[in-house]
Amino acid sequence: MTQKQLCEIDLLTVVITLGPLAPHILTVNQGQELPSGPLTISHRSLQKGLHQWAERHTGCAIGHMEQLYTFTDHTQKASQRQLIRISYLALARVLDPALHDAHSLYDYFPWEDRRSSHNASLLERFRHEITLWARSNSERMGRVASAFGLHDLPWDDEKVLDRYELLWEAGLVSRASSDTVTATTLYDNRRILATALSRLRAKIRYTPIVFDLLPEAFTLLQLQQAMENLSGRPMHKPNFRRLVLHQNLVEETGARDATAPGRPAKLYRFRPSAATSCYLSGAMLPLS
Amino acid sequence: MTQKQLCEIDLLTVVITLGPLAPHILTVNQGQELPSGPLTISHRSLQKGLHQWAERHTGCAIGHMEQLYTFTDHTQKASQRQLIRISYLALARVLDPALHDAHSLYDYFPWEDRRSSHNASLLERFRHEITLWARSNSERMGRVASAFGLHDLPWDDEKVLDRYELLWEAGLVSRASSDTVTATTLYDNRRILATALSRLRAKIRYTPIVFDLLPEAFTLLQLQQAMENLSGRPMHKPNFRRLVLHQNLVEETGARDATAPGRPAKLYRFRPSAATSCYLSGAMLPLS
DNA sequence: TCTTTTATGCTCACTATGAGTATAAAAGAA
DNA sequence: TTCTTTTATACTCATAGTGAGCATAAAAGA
Repeated sequence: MTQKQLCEIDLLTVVITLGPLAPHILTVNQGQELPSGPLTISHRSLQKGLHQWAERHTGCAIGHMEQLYTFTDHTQKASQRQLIRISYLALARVLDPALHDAHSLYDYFPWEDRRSSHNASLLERFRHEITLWARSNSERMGRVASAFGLHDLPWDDEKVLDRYELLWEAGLVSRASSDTVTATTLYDNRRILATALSRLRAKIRYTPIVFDLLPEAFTLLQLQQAMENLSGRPMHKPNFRRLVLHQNLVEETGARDATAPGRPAKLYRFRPSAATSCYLSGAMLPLS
Repeated sequence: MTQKQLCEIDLLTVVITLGPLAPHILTVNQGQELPSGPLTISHRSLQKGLHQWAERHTGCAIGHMEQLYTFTDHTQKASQRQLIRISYLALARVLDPALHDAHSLYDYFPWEDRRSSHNASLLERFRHEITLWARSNSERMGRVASAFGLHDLPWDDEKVLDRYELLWEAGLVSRASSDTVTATTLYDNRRILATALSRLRAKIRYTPIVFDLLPEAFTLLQLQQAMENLSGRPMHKPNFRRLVLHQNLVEETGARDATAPGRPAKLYRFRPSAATSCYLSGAMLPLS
């Protein structure tokens, strides 16, 4: 059609790994910055190139990887040359997040972890304040009700991005930085993180990617806690076991886990033959 | 990091609308070409700009729009300047596809329409031939079994892209063009179409976007046929009605549809108050 | 031996699903 | 008129999955 404008391309990836209590992201330069590189990592496929590049820069073996979202960075206004950022989601199996430059995702979005009562009260406050903010505007009120599960609507794990954007619009999360440019960058980065968490929560429901975050052999409790960490809510133990075992997703290794107190748990491994589809959803029950 | 390479950006959109028997895409230049424009449609947000642009160029009101995928076009090898294509999915409510430059999606992917016995036999042939092709390679065989629902695995509507890519790799869909460049472009375009159909089939399950394709008032049969056209499989009528009505997704308009033969059906309209989440899946039963 | 701690197994009510069948309301043909 | 065709709408029934609770088993340490 008309003449094409030239752009700069930035590839970046959210590398997620599993801590004991929460999913973590691997960052570079002591936090705040996501691993990102220029387009030149072209391996014919952008993704494969970025995959190798990210493994080298984080020092972790990266399993699953997928494209997240592409957006324009509207921080640099006057510049003629637009910046396009293509973001990816990557999963790494890591032994100890403390050894890496890793940060808990729930440090960025405490309200997304609905397991502690402390966060529950934080969320209650947000619910209250954002309702005040949206009160006069019915379109806003609809979005708020849907995102925060207000009236009799259910809470949807996956609406991480909607919630973050609403809280930002309402000024309830730190716009602290007086510098607009810095604030917008912060906003953009968290948007990516929110998108990543959203996508991850959606995907663990109907694909077996959780296993890319777990060690080879794991107990059913570890698997359950992985799901709880990712979804941010507690699950009903007996039902979770039933669900997993009923689907022939895993098989016993024969060994047991002797490290924990109490009766030692059987160790299981993922059965990739069943890899085609799984269904870890369902058993999402708040602890009574 | 290192110096950034400059790229050309192409924005393109798959505009989907509903024909009587199948979903259609709106094309420009008498088929084969998707509406696409240069990046300059920057409205601060890529999407909003493209939205308006697509409405002007197709002459249809576009409802829902979302980003699909970003990929590099590997047709132009020698060129230093890489081309990045950002694709979008758009839904248009159109009265008569015949009036527009529209093409049935199932012209491109006949095997995705599992309602006619003719296509069923085509699929059987493909199943046979692609099994021969994958026979010796266990990794291939796994992908094939999962994509085509081989042994006792279920057929998954949403694996449109996987199926297309496998058929292409196996040489079962037209690589006809002797010119490699043309063939690759064709391949890339169909890949986008497959991605679009994939995404659409996934989304109609848990969001109410079908209603963006239907007229204001519709009968339950029209709604069912819309779902059937999109998913490519027949549904059980009584169960479909039960599902829809049970969820309070729609409300009666009071009018009836007198145009069709037989007992006139009640007309319904979408209840956006229930817009937050729906659940049109489930009732996906092959006609016995 | 008793207590603590975790693993593992079982029950039960209820809802959603897959499938089939029956009745109701219109239009047109004999 | 009555009968047939066509579609809409309603109802039944068995079964599987879900949400929730309780009970037992196996280890370690007091």
